[in-house]
Order: sequence, then C-alpha cells, then structure tokens
Amino acid sequence: MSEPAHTAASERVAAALRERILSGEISPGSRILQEEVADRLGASRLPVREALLMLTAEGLVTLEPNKGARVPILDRQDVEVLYQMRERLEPLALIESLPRLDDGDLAEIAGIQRRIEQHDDVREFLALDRDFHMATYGGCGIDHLSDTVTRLWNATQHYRRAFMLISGPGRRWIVNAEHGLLVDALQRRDAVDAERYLVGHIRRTRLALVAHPEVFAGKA
Amino acid sequence: MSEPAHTAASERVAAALRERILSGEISPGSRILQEEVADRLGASRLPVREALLMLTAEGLVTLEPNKGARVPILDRQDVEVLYQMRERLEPLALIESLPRLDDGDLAEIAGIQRRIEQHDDVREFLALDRDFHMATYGGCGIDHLSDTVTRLWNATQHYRRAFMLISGPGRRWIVNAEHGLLVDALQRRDAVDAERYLVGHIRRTRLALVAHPEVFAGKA
DNA sequence: TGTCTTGTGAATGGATCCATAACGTGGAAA
DNA sequence: TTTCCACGTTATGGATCCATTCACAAGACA
Repeated sequence: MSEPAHTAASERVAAALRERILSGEISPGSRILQEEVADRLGASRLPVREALLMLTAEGLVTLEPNKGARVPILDRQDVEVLYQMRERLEPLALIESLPRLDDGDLAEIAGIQRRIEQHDDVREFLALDRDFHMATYGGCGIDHLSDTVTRLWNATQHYRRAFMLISGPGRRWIVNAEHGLLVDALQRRDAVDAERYLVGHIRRTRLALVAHPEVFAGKA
Repeated sequence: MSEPAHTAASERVAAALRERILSGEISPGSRILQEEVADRLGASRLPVREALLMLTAEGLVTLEPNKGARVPILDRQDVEVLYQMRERLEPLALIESLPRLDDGDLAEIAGIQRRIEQHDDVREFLALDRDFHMATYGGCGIDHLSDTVTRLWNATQHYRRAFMLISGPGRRWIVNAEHGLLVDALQRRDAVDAERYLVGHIRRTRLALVAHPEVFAGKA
C-alpha cells in the first residue's frame, strides 16, 4: 500500500494467505472467499485468484471449479503417507545439501537447535523446528526437491500443531536428543549417520502422530 | 468455441499446453508468449495466465516475474536427483496402490505391457510406458503422492525422450524384462518383489540416462 | 571506436466490468 | 404439512482495457 508496494501483488497476497493458513488462523475445511481476501489486502480479485493457484501448488488449498477454494481436510491415512513421503525424500535433500553447507551454516543450524531447547511455546517451537530442518536442506540446490519438501511440510503443518497442542511439552526432550545427534552428525560431515537420525526422527514423529486419532476431525 | 465449450477454459488451455510441452513441440528453454497461446486457442490471456500457473505447479514451466514463462532447462544433476526422487517415492505409491488394484486392473496393466512389447516407435513407447507405470499407481488414493509422482514424470519427460532417441531400441528388451517381472510380482500380490523390481528399473534407467551427457544441452 | 544513456516497442501485471453457475429461500400445490 | 419448483442472491469464471516494466536498439559523448 504505502511503502514496499513494488513487490508483485500476487506474491503479497499469497504470502499473506500462506501465513494465515500455516498459523492456523484459517483452519482446514474453511472456505476462502476471493472478494473477502481482496478487500482485506486492498487488492483486486485477480491477484487473489493467482495466489490461490500458487497455494494450490503448495498444497495449502484445494480449488474446486465454480465452488471456490478451501483449506483441505486430511484424514489419518493422508497424513501418514505424507510423513512416509518425508521419510523418503528429506534424507535425499539432506544428502544433496550437506556437501554444500559451510561451517557457518552448520553453526547457524546448531544455534537454531539451541533456541528450540529454550522455547516451550508451541507456536515458537513449530516455527523454529521448521527453520531448523529447512536450514539443514539449505544447500540442496534442486528446486524440485526443495519445493516438494516444502509442500509436505505445508500440508501437514496443521496436524503437527494439533498434535503438539495435545501431547504437550512432556516428551519434547526426545526431539532435542534427535536434533542434537543430527547436528553432531552434520558437523562430522557424516551423511550416513545424519540420514539415520533424520529418518528415525520423522518416523517416530509419524507414529506418535497417528497414535492420536483426536487430531483428525472427520474419521478415525 | 462451438461445441464442448463448457469445459473450463483454463483447463483447456492447460491441457493444450501440457500436450505441446510433453510431446516436445515446445522444447526446454522456449519462451511461451501469453498472447500467442491465447490467440491460438481462441481464448483470452487470463485463462492462459492461470494455465501457466497450473503448469508451473506441475513442473512443466517456470515463471519469472515480468519476464514471462519458459519451459525449464534441467542440467544433469537436476535430472539425476529427479530420478532419485522417483526411486524413493514411486515404491511408496506402488505399496499404497497394490492392495486396491483388482484383478481387472492387473489384467489391464499386463495388457499395456504387451502393447509396449509390440511398439518400437519412440513416441508410442513413451506414452505407453507412462500409461503402464501410472496404471500401477492407479489404486493410490493419496492426491499429494500421485501429483508429486506425476510432476516428476512431467519434469523429466523431455530428457527421457532425448535419451530414447539417442540410445535406440537396441536394449529395449531390458525394459520389457523389468516390466514383466514387475507385472508378475503384482499379480502375485507380492509388494516386496514389486518394490524391488521397480526400484531396480528406475535406478538402471537413471544410470543409463546420466551416462549420456549429450542429452543435456548446456553443461555436462 | 567503445561505452553509456535514453527512447521506443512489446509483453506482462493489475483493475474493472460482464456472464454464468451454484446455493438458499420462499411460495404454491398436492 | 411436506415436497417440488422457481426465483433471487452470491460467488466464481472470463474478457477487455490500462499501467508498468523489461528488453533491445539507436544515438551521443568521452
């Protein structure tokens, strides 16, 4: 509006919607009205339509012809398979990334992990956890791979948060142990160990998540 | 215009562009002019813009702000990693799909394979090979997984064709042997064997493809 | 002669207006 | 009272028009 308006309007709308969806302000099942979004952001409906298409590609909304956009509702099997996709793809991203991470990058990753250990708040934890893992994939220069990993994180974000809110911080130490071992393996430039701890981390999270049926609204 | 115009225009434009890109008529690096496409298909520029966004999500075009759309050029590492993604994801799709394939589906898959063995033409082979593998994933009800697999096939389509044109039909029997073993494992409902043959098939294809640097235009 | 600058053209990005399809509501008839 | 049909409202889909930005080329100055 006033100052940094030279950024493309579609991108701004997409970023705003992405933030609102990932933060949980717009929950799964909610309908997204083009005009309402346009009014709120002071843009026309056209950038909103383009933004919705972008977000569809990111797995954050589904678009039904003539019926509008919604945040998709996933059942337990959906989330379980998405986690299995993560278990298979993120190690590849890590393997591609590790050789290109310099010592500064690794120090930054370790710093994020230290901050995670200090934060109990679910909202902060979720953001930092995402930053942590994405930083470990930061050296992966393959757009297709990075984009796919981002999609998987986006699609499962709401259910990850729901699980964190239910399970509480009691067993949070496990995450810190796993992250710690992963960071150590990275600093030793040991891709085999890093992959081992990463797969274990994701797999344990998946099993813990699907063990809580109350996370999934519709069906068991 | 005249008859089946009730199908959404964006979808029609996307389908037409998808066909032209996958067939090789629009090759990597080519710029795609919105107005030219719009004129050719008798539509406005707006559906073209939406179609380009959809195709971006499918990995068929890249969109640079204020600079238009292009079919992306991949280097050898890109294609290699895309194949590694396939090696990791497609077995998961197969595992999810197999329990939901009935005997009719399996018979149809076997039929496609028989037709592959009868066709030497590269164009026919590419289409049938795609049909074959996609049919084996047909029972996988997870949209995210199916879409991702489709993206990987789309993104590598051009380089697969280039490789087929270079290598000729000489070693085509290997594909038939691999497909045959895969079909047999599927008919035995043996997911372990099926995964084994599928991974081997993709991995061998990857190694054969990256051994032909002339497939990749820019750099080695 | 080489390089920087400026101008012109073309293509993309955005906004407003119109058509169409879906949903809900109200009324009428059985 | 219930059900079905028709109408009106609302939201999305599409087309045309205008603004902005990028690219290329021609010219001027060092």
